[in-house]
Amino acid sequence: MHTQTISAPVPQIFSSARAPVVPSVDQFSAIASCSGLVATEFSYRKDEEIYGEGEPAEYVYQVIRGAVRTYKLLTDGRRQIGAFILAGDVFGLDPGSSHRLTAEAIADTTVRLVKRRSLEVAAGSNVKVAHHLWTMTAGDLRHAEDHMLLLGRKTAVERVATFLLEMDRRLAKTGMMALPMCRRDIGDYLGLTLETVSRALSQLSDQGILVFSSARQIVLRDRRKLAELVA
Amino acid sequence: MHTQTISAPVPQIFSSARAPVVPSVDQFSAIASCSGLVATEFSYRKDEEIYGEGEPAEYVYQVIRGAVRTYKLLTDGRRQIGAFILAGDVFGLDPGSSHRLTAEAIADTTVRLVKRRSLEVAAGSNVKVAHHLWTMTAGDLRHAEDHMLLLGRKTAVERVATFLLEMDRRLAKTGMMALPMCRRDIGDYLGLTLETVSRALSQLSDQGILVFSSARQIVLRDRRKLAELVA
DNA sequence: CGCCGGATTGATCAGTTTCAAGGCATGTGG
DNA sequence: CCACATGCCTTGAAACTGATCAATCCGGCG
Repeated sequence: MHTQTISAPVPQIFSSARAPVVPSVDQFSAIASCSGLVATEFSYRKDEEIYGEGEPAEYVYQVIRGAVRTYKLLTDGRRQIGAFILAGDVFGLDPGSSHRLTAEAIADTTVRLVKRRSLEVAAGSNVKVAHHLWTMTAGDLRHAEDHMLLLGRKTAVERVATFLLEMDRRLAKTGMMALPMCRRDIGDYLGLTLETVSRALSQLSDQGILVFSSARQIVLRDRRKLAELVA
Repeated sequence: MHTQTISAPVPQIFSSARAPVVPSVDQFSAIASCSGLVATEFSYRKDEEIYGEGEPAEYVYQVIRGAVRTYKLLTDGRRQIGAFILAGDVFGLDPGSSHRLTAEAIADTTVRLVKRRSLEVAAGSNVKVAHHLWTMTAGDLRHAEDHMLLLGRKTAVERVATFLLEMDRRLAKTGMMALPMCRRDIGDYLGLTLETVSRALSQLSDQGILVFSSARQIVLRDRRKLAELVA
């Protein structure tokens, strides 16, 4: 039962020379193998919707390459991005019958997916799978709790500094960060406008805390100072 | 936290005879009975800390009477309240070994508690318990996702309107809402100052959308208009 | 080369915070 | 029973942060 070497190390996403980003313990593979499910692949083009808020939650996904944003909208179009999902990350695991956020590909993206219902059935008989599901949801909750603090109480520069450290931790294996998302996405994640994000980045650049190779290629020069800025 | 109602087929064995405020479906009792645990009681005075952020998560709690706030602090004291926990709600279920937010009694409060470790052991052998734990964490996640949208993208009046509808749903059994928390707590929940909360409430009062019996006793006069305001 | 989308930068605007004063209810002691 | 202190809330005015409006600018690409 199981095997399948799912996940050869996931190839780099954004054309920069980087090491694979998949965590050493791959929960998705672990779950899939526990439950005897075979994961299939699917690809989405940049800005393509993967699922919409309120739609039945049929599948659980793992990003193989590319990146995904999940978000909620207000009636007049104001958008709050809840999370950026990078290579190796799992998403779409909304316990309950429907998705509570919309998911869209930020860049051309390939995912693996399994039927959510199968996972739940597996969880019903396999405690290990059930524990994995709980742990993953708990991880999302932890992120959301941290992000509420950011959105409710941090200043613009503190938000951007926090964002940079998060992205640095998650995708900068070589000291170089290749951001897959545009300034508007960053703003909608941080509860700011794209202009304010741009100004904060310029300010950090002026202070020598970071260096731009290009607008989305950033090298952090002083993580210590950045860490002090996040409050 | 844990304000959603799910249908649990499990009979209540340990539900408290002196807690008529508990919702008809009591997840906490359901879990306790599944796992064969006996819940003990404990009381806290107004503003007393129940557990601190970072402390080992020893117990899981249910409010019998009173109310609790959970929050995170920045280094300079700025506070973000993550949730208000009311009678019947469960809190302290942080998967992982330590609490990620501080919990404090808003008013004199009585709780039931069980050892978290016991719950996890129970979940390891009883899939029904495991599913309950997952469902409760998922409920917290849902709340956090909605709250991120509020904190990141709603205006002051929209936040207060959203807050009023949430509290109305959760504690107004008679059309009258008796808020247990002060304006500062509301502000720290909504990412606003207490003055801005006060001004928004006055504005809604001026518009006839609500009526004050006293500062914390509020009657909603026009839920429809309020619902339009939440955006 | 010139276009185009994304990013930066500048100037002004607006909403919320901050600072400050006063009101109102509750409780306490004379 | 009243005077006064206290905590919480409301309201006003000024200050400030981030938003909005408006030009460029820059890099990639047809």
